[in-house]
Amino acid sequence: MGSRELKKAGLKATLPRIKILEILGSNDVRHMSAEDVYKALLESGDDVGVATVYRVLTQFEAAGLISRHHFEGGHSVFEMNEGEHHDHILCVKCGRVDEFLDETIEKRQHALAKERGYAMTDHSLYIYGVCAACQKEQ
Amino acid sequence: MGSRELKKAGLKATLPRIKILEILGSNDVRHMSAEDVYKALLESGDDVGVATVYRVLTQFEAAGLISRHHFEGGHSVFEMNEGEHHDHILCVKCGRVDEFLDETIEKRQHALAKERGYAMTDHSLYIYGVCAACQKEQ
DNA sequence: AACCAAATGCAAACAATTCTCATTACGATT
DNA sequence: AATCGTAATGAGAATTGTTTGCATTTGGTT
Ligand SMILES: [Mn+2]
Ligand SMILES: [Mn+2]
Ligand SMILES: [Zn+2]
Ligand SMILES: [Zn+2]
Repeated sequence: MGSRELKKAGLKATLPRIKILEILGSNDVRHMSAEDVYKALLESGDDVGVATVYRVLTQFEAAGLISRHHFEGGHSVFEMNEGEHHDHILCVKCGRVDEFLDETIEKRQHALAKERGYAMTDHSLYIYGVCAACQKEQ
Repeated sequence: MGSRELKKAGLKATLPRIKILEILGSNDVRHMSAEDVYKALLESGDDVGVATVYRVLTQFEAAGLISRHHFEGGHSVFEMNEGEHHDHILCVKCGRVDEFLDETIEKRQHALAKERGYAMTDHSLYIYGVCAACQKEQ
């Protein structure tokens, strides 16, 4: 279980934290909202409060265990940090999410920031469109 | 005044709509939240309800008069549609906003979407960093 | 001037997230 | 293994940003 990771991240290994780490780790669904995580906890019979879910997700993010995205529609979406940084392409019809990493774009971003005198710290890029499957159906 | 633009957009030229168009048009601040617009209205002595501000902004967006962005922090930010499409670079210290348009990135986005079978409809790209001025101080 | 659908203002309703605070559970220490 | 202090939790109230319902105006057309 995730007690190891938690301690390594300087976090007490509590039941809610272990469970949430498990849920995000099960590569069942990679991108989950706080609500999704909360529901998954309830379904697996674990009684964790919403407040705790939000607190833990924020802590995990601060600890670098997960990252937070802002997909169109407002609320935050989280995913386990494993593998490289990447950006997202989303289907506006069915909500499907694909990931990609493009060196050309990554480099251009840094160059653009530099040109304008900024010390770049981060970026977020989302491409929206209609996925192959959704294009077919009518 | 903006009666012309409003009618051309198929919208009744009402007082609230004219005022809001004026506020967004005065290139005083280019990027404003609904709250910003609401406050600007109050300050200029115009009594418009928040609900109307939100409704009008949504209508303006649908009519293509303005566009909506989601800067980090969640809530929507609007800006008048004039000139080309562009993306944004934001200072995480002072909130400064700069604009840019990079053909290389624009093209790569289309290519990436295509590669993955998506019919791209839109995209959003934000670069975050510390602006020149904020780097200097301390 | 009269009329009507469309637009407005107000307040209540919402959704996502955060805060408050009394209670509980890690995990370090006897 | 029992004890203890602190950090973490759960329940619910509170916030924030935004939307909705509805009675009342208003713009534009006759
Ligand atoms: Mn991802
Ligand atoms: Mn802009
Ligand atoms: Zn799809
Ligand atoms: Zn700055």
